[in-house]
Amino acid sequence: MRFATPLVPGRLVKRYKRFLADVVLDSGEEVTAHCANPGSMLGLREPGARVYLSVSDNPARKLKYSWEIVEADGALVGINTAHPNGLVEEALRAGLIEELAGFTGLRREVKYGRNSRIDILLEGADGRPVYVEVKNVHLMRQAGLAEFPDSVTARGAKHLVEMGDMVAEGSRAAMVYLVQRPDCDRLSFAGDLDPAYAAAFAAARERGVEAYAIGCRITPEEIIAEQRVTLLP
DNA sequence: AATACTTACGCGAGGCCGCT
DNA sequence: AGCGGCCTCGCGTAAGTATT
Repeated sequence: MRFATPLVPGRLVKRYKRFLADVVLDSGEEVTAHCANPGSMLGLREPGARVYLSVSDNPARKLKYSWEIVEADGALVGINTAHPNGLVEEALRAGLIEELAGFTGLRREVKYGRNSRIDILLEGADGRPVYVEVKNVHLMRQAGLAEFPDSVTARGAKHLVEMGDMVAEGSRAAMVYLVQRPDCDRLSFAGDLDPAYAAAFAAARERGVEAYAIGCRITPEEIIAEQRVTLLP
């Protein structure tokens, strides 16, 4: 995914009210940017951190800038939670996840179950539907190890149950954890931050839910999911 | 019984996207 | 063009527990 226009560099002043972040641009101008990530962003909101903002010319927007990337632990980390679905779609079409390759159709945001939506629905090579749920990951507390989630997520646990239900109905279901940073080659679950999620994941695996993790190459010009990340047991 | 404290819930925040 | 879901936490309120 290429950014439509070059990103604007600056330094984070503070992130507040979950959707807002004040940033001092390198030009010296201080602006309020939209933070498209309502999560806790543990370790990614240090004041003074190098950040990159995209610029929108959409007149309907209240905030012209969107926070896209932050530098942490010497790496560029993508924080915009609007991107993961598209990045995973690109990766699937590129065949990065061999286990899901060969599909004959791909649709986004398809309704299923009761009032739920699946991020991506594939029409598998064998004709079976494949429900793909995308999760954004950006927490790293020790070098090379990505962790999910970065806070308690009851909704995430619910998704795992629903994915298990789809397997029970005869479909395939796959969690795809998109690590929006280049410096992790392993992913595990942060049992200390959300023990319930780790347990729900184990239960879903028992029911036949598949799980894959991929990492990204990130520059101020583009973000591309291009490497597999090992999912630790 | 009245107050203090803790936990549990629902809602709302800005913007995007898909659907009608 | 407009709506509704989604991203997920923090706030306020409500309910629950504990202390006086």
